[in-house]
Amino acid sequence: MRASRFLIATLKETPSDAVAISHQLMLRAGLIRQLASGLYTWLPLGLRVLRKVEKIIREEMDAAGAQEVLMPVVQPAELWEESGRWEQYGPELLRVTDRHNNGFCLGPTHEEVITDLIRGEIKSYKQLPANFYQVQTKFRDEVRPRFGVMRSREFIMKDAYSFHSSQDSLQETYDGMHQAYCNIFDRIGLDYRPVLADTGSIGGDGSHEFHVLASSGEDDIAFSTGSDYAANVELAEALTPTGERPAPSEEKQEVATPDQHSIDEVSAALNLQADQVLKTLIVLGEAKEGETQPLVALVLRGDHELNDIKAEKLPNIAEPLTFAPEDRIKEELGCGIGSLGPIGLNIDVVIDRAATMVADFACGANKDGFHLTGVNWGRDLALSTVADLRNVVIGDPSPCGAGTIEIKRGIEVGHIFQLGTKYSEAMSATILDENGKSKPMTMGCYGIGVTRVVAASIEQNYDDNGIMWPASLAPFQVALVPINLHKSEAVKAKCEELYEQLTAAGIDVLFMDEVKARIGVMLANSELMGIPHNIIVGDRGLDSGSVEYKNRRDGEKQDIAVDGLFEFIQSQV
RNA sequence: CGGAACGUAGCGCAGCCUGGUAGCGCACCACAAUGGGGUUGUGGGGGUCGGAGGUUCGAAUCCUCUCGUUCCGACCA
Repeated sequence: MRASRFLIATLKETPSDAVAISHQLMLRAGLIRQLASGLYTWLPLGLRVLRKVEKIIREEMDAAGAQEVLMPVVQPAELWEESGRWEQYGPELLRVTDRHNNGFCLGPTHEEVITDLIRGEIKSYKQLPANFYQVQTKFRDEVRPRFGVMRSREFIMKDAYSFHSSQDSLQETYDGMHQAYCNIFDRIGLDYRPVLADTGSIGGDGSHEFHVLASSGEDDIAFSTGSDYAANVELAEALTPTGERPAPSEEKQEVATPDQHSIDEVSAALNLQADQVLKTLIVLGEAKEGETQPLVALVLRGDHELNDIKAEKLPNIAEPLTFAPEDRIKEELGCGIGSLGPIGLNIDVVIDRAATMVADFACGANKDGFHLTGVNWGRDLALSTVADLRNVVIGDPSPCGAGTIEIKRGIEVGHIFQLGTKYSEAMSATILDENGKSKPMTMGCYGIGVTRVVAASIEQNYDDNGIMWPASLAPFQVALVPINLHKSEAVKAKCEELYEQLTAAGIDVLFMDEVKARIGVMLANSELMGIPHNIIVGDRGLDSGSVEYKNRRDGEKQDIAVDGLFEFIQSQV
């Protein structure tokens, strides 16, 4: 590609509303431009990168036996009503109406459409297993789009859906997809980890997320120091602390704590560590027939954080997890939020495992302005329901049994689920089995955020001068930078020759052929755009039969003999 | 959805408090010089100051409403 005929839309200054490094660099290098909140245009340079990601994904999906299809972005409301998600999905689902007043949505995902397709096409267990994928635009009306294409409203996703006549068959394909994802992210050159994950609103059984490790990630990933266990913090189990609870050594006592509401304030006032104070959170429970939702108390150690997902999975707790309004708490429990405690509550109480191991603890007295100290389980109040309610923290024993927990930030770039029969049952996607009996197909689904992968790669590959693309994603492998192109016939001739030669060999070259361009500008642009290999051709070098080569990543320059240059570049890319 | 901030040329910003003919840097166009790492000079083009209403002789500036964008917290590839 000749720079004179290619939109190089680099910016010297960082647009002020970009915060994430990848967002800043994607704007500065001229990969994307924003149209509106969460909506981006991919410029020629960015699209080249995007296409490389897609190509790798297609190759690996094809190799894993999946078939490519392409489903519509606009989907009829009826299908979503059939699966029950028209109600469930919430405002993230952008709903539209056509001229005949029929309801549609912009697809945030395609389970409904693929299930509808396959129930019409596949009738026999003999046609299974089957796995279909697409690379398609999705739309999710995110509450808060941010970080450029990292969390945009419209984005490109590779989604795949597999169909099976048995769980074993699903497991086999699931494992195959797991491997295919590893192959994809390996080829893309990401530092990533597959981690155990929650299945979220899609539901089902097994699930892994693929996370790119980066400090800007939005998820916390728990790792074991003693094994390759890794799980999203929202899922990682917090084990019951080992050992015995110490025996009570203090008497229960009521102390005045005026104006002390938070754990920090209370522990400071009582001169206790936060782990000696228990906090009591009030959430809405599952309503019985015709009644309002009851209140449920959750008790955790003061230094621990409630895990919403674990909590809402409990049978007596409403999903989604909702904190009780303060006026209801005051009215029904008789005190404000800052003075709650588990003693004497006449509602369901669920105690976190770790909280059960604390002796002589402090907690709210259920009386405004008072706390209790020296409280002990068994002696002062009964241990009722115990559950895992909290997020694991650094240093916890790993649930795998070996080592302790370490936490890092991750960007979720892929997610694989075992869906089971959730959609096939709701939508009557059945097959006849070996015995001629009708049964719902077992399904899996597998997603990769294609546009997000581009941003994630930048988060792991940049320096002060710009992007440093891995070879697999670079929009161009080589920048051909002439010096005094307009003056030197020798430079011009050599550049044209090299350009032809490299291009003919299938190497993507950006020939900086603009007559007026200056060396500094060209190199700064090349570095910002992240082109891995730079060839600088000038008279001085040519006089001694060489050109300069500069590697983007290590910044090393070397003079290469013109004669051996083609072979040298071939060996580099 | 709750909290906060910001909308002035393609980008980055000043001007607003204290109302009086809209500015700077980068980018862009022309000419010239320069030419081995974002060069320099001269000259130019481009903005109904997000929008609507109000106050005023006069509004980018003050007031009201509205739209948009971003940031911080609960959801997801």
